[in-house]
Amino acid sequence: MQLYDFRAIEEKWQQYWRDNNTFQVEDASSGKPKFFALIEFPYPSGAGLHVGHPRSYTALDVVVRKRRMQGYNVLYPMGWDAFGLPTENYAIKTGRQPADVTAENEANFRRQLQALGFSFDWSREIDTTDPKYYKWTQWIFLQLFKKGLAYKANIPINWCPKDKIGLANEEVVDGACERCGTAVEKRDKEQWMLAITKYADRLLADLDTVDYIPAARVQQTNWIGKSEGIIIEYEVVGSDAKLACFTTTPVNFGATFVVISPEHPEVAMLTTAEHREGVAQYVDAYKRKKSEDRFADDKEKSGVFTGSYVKNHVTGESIPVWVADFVLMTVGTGAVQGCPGHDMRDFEFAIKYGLPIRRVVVGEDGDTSAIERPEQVVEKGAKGVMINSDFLNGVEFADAMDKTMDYFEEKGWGKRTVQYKLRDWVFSRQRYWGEPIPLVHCEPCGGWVALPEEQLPLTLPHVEKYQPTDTGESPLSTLTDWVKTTCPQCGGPARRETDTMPNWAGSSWYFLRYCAPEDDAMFTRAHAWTRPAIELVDKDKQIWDAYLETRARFDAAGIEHWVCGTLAINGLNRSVWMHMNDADVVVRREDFERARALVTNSELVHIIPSVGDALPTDYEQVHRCTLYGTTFRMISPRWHVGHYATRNKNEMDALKREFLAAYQAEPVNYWMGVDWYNGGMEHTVLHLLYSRFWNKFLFDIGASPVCEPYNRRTSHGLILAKGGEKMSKSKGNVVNPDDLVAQYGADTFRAYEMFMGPFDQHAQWDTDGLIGVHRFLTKFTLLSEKVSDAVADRDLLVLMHQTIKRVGDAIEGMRFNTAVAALMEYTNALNALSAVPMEAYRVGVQLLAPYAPHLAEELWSALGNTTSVAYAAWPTVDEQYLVRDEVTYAVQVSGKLRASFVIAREADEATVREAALTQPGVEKWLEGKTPTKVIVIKGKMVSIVL
RNA sequence: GCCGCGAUGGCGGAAUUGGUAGACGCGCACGACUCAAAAUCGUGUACCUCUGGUGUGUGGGUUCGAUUCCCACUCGCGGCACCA
Repeated sequence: MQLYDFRAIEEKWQQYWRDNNTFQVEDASSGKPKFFALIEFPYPSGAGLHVGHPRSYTALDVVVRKRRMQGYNVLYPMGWDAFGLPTENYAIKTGRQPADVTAENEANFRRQLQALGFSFDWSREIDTTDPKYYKWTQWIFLQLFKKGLAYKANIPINWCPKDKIGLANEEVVDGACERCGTAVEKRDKEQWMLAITKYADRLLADLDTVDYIPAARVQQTNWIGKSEGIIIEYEVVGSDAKLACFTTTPVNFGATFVVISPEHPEVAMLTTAEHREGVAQYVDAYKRKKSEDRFADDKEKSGVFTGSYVKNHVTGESIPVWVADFVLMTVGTGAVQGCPGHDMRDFEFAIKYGLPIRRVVVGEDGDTSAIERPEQVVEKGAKGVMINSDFLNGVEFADAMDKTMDYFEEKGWGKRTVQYKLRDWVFSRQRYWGEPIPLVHCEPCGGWVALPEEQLPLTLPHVEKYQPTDTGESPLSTLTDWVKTTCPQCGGPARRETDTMPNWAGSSWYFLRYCAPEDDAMFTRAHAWTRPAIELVDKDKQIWDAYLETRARFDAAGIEHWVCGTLAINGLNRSVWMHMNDADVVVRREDFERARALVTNSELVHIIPSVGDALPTDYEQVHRCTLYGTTFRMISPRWHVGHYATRNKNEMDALKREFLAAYQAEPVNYWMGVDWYNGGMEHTVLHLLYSRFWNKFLFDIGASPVCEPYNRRTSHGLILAKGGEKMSKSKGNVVNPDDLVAQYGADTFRAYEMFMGPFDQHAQWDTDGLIGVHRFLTKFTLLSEKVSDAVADRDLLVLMHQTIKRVGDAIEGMRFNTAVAALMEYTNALNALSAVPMEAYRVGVQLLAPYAPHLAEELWSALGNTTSVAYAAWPTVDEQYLVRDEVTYAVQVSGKLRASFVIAREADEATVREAALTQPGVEKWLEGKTPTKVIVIKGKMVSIVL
């Protein structure tokens, strides 16, 4: 007989949860606070789940199970990101339909996930390949198209000759395809592009409003790559032509040459007859080089003189224009001013070709001597002062840059500008297994025409043979019947777009779909409050101007007034009150942009006025607006102005409730944003950026209620195979959870995944470690035999409450491993008792429930409970039991531990000090000397200084 | 090169604001049960030249006291990279 019969227990409770819809979410009318936890939905590969997947799922399952016990209405959904190459490739190889393969894989994943006892609400399962789902993916694309944010461009794309697919820049790693490692070729192809760069500034600035782990924030910031500088127009000597150079550090008194990229469109124009041959040779050689050779680390600088000169505005000198491959056409203007005194690359170039080096910045030590020494080059952001720079001499470096930009703008020689590294998103793929792009091409109508929205979804046609073509066309292009269609605009003959969307599309908005998975009018139903009749940009300005006017009026009248906004700061919605009479308070326009997202669960309500609504002219005025067919009194057009001391609180509360009910009746309004999103580091750049972009766009057109989708983003470490290598099919080191669940049970597996190490760090899989956790659960099970009606003494209550605190804090802080350790310690302590008081045992079962839910349910019901432990109240910490009556003091003599003693917690300092000095063993170390100092740290230690 | 993260027993790892380093678990040793083994349970387990001393990657510093704070390094992991 088995002491801990996990097989029977787990089967029984999984059945129970299914039969009772235990984890089905409620709607806003539940009155509970909401909690939306999200994990990255998996790609259902043929290999099935491996031990890495459940790490993230278990962690948030632990969190949401605790939240449910704390009274939250929890949304913890699961679905399938099922479009993608592996399925298509597998289908090609086996001659099967991708849809069939996908359905099989999903069934396998679902079985595996359910065997692990995750508390997903399976009634909300979504699938990106389901036409009911991708109808909305297509709808979003159409909106982007209609707003001019989707456009076709003939640009050289990265072509993977093996996968026969165009890759986005971000899918190319070291010049090779990210998936298969094949060297990438450049090919010209008309591609659909999404103008994510239009959102670059907001994607960057709004990172301040969310709580992302530092690595995610840094990677997003770097990828967007904002740099502020100036574009300087150089006059070409002896010609009317101009040459633009971008720089962030205009040390122009030190500019002694200009370098342009071999790909620069003006290369030919700038090359004089006598240099034509040399330049042509250089450019040809460059074009023949593979991209990885162009970017080799240790490559020596090379270049060639064009024969042309441009005029340095500030020195009046004519400086030569060179062509060199270290200048990239994709950065800035593709032309740089060479300032060898301050830039390492320019310095190397100048040394090689004997160009003049003029130092214009000196370090704080004032050293001007060693121009030849590379280590003396002043890098960007350096501290130092200007020299050899006429009117800038003696000016601090950073100030000098500002002054130079001012000066150049004043003279009309240049214009300040902001550059981003971020490029637009190459959005089309020449593959079958993706969302069809819902556009047709019609010559008479002048090009691309959107399908009417009521014709969505445009479903993938059935294809017998869907191999990718060598021509770069999608397999869909071979279906002449499908391609030939009529133009929805003019009714004439037209051609369908045959490219499909990339893998990233479906996952860029799935969090919204989880809020309303069956809603067939998802984004098209009237969302009165978020649908501005005019463009947001104009409206923002209008409101901002009106705000300034209002403020001026209040200031003039000497009335104290406030602005309230609920800003998402560090993942929390906080009321921010800004006292507007205080001249020091600066409210940035961006804050108000964010404030649009602030309609909230718990804080003051903000109603966005429809156009034409007047702004309040004084604090008594109450406005009205219409929402969902009901007229509400409007207490705020995005901010509150007024004397809060004199406002009737009850009236305001009633208004708030009234508004909230109407607002939250829309599920997306109720559930968004995601309160906690956990996923892999491999998705912290692209998926996160793309989904933030789509959500922002949806926010702007009124389809998402929040301008940032994820309030909190965390990441788990990878689970590696035993040697520290990544698990992969090819290495044959993949561990499948099925075997482990069969041998030890899902609860053991879950608890071990949490116990094996810090959640955010990589961990090496070690099946031996499972045994320890299994023993712990067995030991816990056996406690039930010792439960009695004995009363817990104070020491036990202290331990119990400390454990409640430790487990709770650890879960919130993602230190899941220490929570398990605390439970183990608690179990060991209870096990050491001859009789276990019921209270202490019951708390143990409750604390265990998030980690080992099946076992906890079993033990909970054995205690006579008839409802699920999933909704049992989470134990609360009673502060009075966090300290013991007696405390142990350590005694240090000259910094070394020499003794310890137990004394009443209340003992005063003098008593503790006396006790310490008279401890046996302490005296010996005092060597008869009188201590110069005795430091008593209350409740902890006594430090004796000789 | 730049940015971020990290380094603690044989192993995975603990340690609120500086306050008894090594919790918890694995492994190992010994013991109980067993004809025996597995499983299970119990005890012990940082190191050393052991009345004491040394120990949290290295070298300094601040402090009565440093894994924790400061300075300078070394190594490892991740990201970006001729970004002007």
